[in-house]
Amino acid sequence: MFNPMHDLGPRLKSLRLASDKSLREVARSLEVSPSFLSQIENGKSQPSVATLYSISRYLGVPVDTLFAATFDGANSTQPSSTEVTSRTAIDRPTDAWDEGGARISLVTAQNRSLLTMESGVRWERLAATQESDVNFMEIVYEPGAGSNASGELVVHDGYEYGYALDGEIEITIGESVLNLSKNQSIGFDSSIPHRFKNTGTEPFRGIWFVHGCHPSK
Amino acid sequence: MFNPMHDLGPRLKSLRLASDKSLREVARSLEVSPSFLSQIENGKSQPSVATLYSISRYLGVPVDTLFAATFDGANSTQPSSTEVTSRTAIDRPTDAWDEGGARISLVTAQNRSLLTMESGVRWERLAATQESDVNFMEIVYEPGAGSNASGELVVHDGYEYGYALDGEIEITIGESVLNLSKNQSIGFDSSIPHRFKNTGTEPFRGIWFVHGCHPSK
DNA sequence: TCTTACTGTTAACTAGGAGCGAACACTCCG
DNA sequence: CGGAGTGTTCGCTCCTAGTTAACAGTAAGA
Repeated sequence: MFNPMHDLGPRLKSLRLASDKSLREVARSLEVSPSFLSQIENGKSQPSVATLYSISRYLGVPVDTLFAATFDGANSTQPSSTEVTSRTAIDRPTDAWDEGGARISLVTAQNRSLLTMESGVRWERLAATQESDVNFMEIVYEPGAGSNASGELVVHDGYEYGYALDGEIEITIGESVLNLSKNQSIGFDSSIPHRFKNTGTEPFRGIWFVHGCHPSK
Repeated sequence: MFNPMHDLGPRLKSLRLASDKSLREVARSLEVSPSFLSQIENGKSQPSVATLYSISRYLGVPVDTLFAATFDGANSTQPSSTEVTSRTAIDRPTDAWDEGGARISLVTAQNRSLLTMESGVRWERLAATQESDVNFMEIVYEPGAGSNASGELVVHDGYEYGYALDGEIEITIGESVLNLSKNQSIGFDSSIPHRFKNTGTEPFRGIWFVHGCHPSK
C-alpha cells in the first residue's frame, strides 16, 4: 500500500536547506521545537495538518507538492518498469475506426458507430472528422469491466481527456489511483501508463477525447 | 492568529455533497469511521495529514484548495478555488486560460476555472494539462446567448468537438445551420466560419473540446 | 402502523503519537 | 580552553485522532 507520507520529511528538509535556513531558525519562526522539526524531517514523527500547513507556507511551497505522488502536480511519473501491453485488444482508440473524412460531422444517439469489446467496454463514436489521430467518443464500462482483461497498464502517444456522465470509474495513472465520478473530469498525458476499471456496481458512462498529436503527418 | 483549519470541515462537506456521496460511503472507502468523518466535517475534530490527504484525493481536490486562504505568491499550484474572470469576448478558446502545466489533471465541479462572458456564455475548464493549444471545457449558453454579441462568424485553426448535455443550441457552420440537442455530438473544422446561438428557452450545457493543432510551438 | 435501511450526529472512551525539554555530539571561531 | 552555532536522540506528558455505541430523522415497503 502506498504511503503518501514516506517522503515528506526529506522533502521538507531539502526545501529548508535550499532556502538556506537553519533548523532552529525555522523552528523559532513556526513556534515549534527544533527537536520536533528534526523528527519530522527524519520521518520519526509526523506533523499535524496545521503544523504541516504552516511549514509549507513558511517554505513557500503548496502542500500538495510535499506528497510523493500528487496527481495534479508536475511530477515525473516515468514509464520505468511498466511493460508495454500486447496489442490483441485495441490499446489506442486512435486506431479504432476508419477515417471519417467529413469536415463537419453531426452525430445523434441513433447513428453512432458502435464498438463493443468482449470485456464489457463499449465505445461510441461521437464525431467523424478528417482528423485521423483524434477520437471523440462516449465510453461505457460495465461493472467489473476494465481497459483490458489482464489489467495491464497502457501507454500511447498524445493526451486523453474525459468527463464522467454517470457512475464511477477507477483510473490508475502511473503511481496514482484516483476515482472519477459524476461531473468530474480529467486530462492526462497518455504516455504515462494508465488503466481504467469500473469497480462499482453501476455502469460507468463518460465522454472521452483521445488525440495522438502527431504533428508530423 | 489565523487558523487555516477553521473552514476545512465545511469545505469537505460541500465537496462530498457535490459528488453526491453519503458520509458512510466515503468513510467506508477511506477506512475511517463515519462518526469521525462527521466530526471532521463539523469542525469538532481534525484529521491527521494522512487522513486529510486520502480524503482530498478521494474527492479529487488538491489539498491546498481546502485551506481557507491559499497563500499568495507566484507558485500557487492550481486554478484552485474557482477564479472568476470576466472578459469582453474571446474568439479562440485556446487563448482563454493560462497554461496549466500538469501531466495529470483531475477537476471537480468545485475547482474548475470559470470564465464568464457578459453575453450569457460561460466556460469552465475541465482539465489543465501541459498542452497549450487544447481546451477541454464545459460550456453554458444562457437562452439568447451567442458566441459573440454581434453575431459574426468566427474562424480559427484546428478542430472543435462538442457533446450536448442539456438544452439545445443552434450552430451555424459555413452555409449550414444545424441544431444540437441533448446527447447529440458534433465535430468540425474550425477554419470554417462558425457561430453558436441558444435560440431556445432553457440554458444549453455541453462538453466542448477545442484544439488548435499548432505543431509549431 | 410497525419494520428495515438508510441518512447524519453526538457521547464516552482509549491508545498512540504530536510535541516538548534536556542532553547529546559535532564544527567553527576567538 | 570556552562559547555559539549546527542537527540528533532519549524519555516523558498530555492531547487528540479515531473508535464504538447509541442517538434521532427520513423514505420505502409490507
